[in-house]
Amino acid sequence: MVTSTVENYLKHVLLLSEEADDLVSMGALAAALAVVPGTATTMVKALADGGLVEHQPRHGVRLTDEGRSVALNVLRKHRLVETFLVNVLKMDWAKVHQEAERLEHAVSDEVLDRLDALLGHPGTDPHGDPIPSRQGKLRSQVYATLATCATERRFRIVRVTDQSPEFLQFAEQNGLQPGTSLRVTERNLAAGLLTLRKPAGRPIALSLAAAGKILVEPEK
Amino acid sequence: MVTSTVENYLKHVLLLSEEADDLVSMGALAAALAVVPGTATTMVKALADGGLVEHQPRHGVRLTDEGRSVALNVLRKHRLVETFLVNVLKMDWAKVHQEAERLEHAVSDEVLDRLDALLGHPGTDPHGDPIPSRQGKLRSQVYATLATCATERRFRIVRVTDQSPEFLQFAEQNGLQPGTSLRVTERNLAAGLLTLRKPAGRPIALSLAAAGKILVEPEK
DNA sequence: AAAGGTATTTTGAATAGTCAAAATAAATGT
DNA sequence: ACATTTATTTTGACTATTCAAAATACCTTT
Repeated sequence: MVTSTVENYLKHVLLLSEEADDLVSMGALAAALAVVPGTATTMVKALADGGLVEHQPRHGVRLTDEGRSVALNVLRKHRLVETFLVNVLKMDWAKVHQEAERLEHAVSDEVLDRLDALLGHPGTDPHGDPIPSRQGKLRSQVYATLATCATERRFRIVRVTDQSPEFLQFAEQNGLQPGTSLRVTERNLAAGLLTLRKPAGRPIALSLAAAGKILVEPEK
Repeated sequence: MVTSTVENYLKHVLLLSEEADDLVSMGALAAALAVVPGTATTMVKALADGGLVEHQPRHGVRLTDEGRSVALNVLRKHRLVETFLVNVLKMDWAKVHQEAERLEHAVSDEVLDRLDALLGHPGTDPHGDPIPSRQGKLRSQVYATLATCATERRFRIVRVTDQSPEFLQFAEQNGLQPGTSLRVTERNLAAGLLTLRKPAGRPIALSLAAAGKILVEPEK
């Protein structure tokens, strides 16, 4: 049976496999799910029995087609719910992630479709993360980050990849959300620091680490 | 810890204690939760340990103040979610109950408050069931049913107490929802049958059993 | 008051998910 | 190549929730 625990495992395998391509390590998976490694091993073996993942002992996990389809559906629920919470209920950008963590397992496909329609079939959630389509297509595109983009050129933020409330709070306070346009005025690799400017407003200082979590695309 | 299982037990104790006043029997509770009686006993003892209910062995259960407050909160979530599903997402009246069964455990208090505001602080859900206030007040009022009300007088439906999809489907098809006005034209106790008329429209025949599930109040 | 019948509780066992800690395998440094 | 570190798996145990079936208590009814 696909319990919400199973959904969580699959979702995290999907998310982690976007970075560490191909196999996801047990360690990474266990960390993402906040369980001890042994638990992840046990669970992954059960999932493999159920045909949802492929487990290569001592190497890692990969989703099967079936597992991938379940994971994409959960991710779609998560991101549509987040969009609903922000756009309709006007909730704080930083809080919606945890809310959606619970709701993603309780929303039926029918409710989801209606939510999707209500929101006008959005392509991304408020963080700029792409929302998988009902058919399970996930648009994925490689973006520059504030840490790597050209200086003195105008960019627009398309996505904020850190979901922690602290980071989102910081981003919100400085108006760094998808849609914001800005340019990097200075980048100091030695100090690990950069400065950026929005069209109107004072300069904002940012660590390189933080900058790497903000994806941008050239404007116009 | 208050798991969703615990929430369900408490909610059903609350619901059942409205009818069978004072103590709720194990049998009734077990039936409502679709578990065998032994399971209910075990669980109730655990709840009693946690101070959420008072268990009088061989006689029944009653909510403590703490348990009651948890139960009312769950009920509030259930009914506000139902209202949202019908009023905003335009879902089928008959389906929302099962949806809400899952969502009631996943919605946070904050989301609930925003939902409540979005819906304009409704006093009842689409079935006419009263929605507990945030403070845990539950307006309860004794209504006549179609099985007991006067004939040839105009009444308005205030509540439909059977939540099964079959019954709700039937009610919907015949336009028997909270707000509908009608009068009972004939009641045949022997045949267990009654006939009613809406202001415009043909007579509708109804079993006495079904009629007992539709609460009404005199109009004007 | 004995005999049944019904509701409730007990007991023993199962499942899902978890942790702690020991065992094992693989990777790395020197 | 050998010892050490690191990652993974195994093992044994625990919690929450459930069922099946046996035991017990409480009513009735005669």
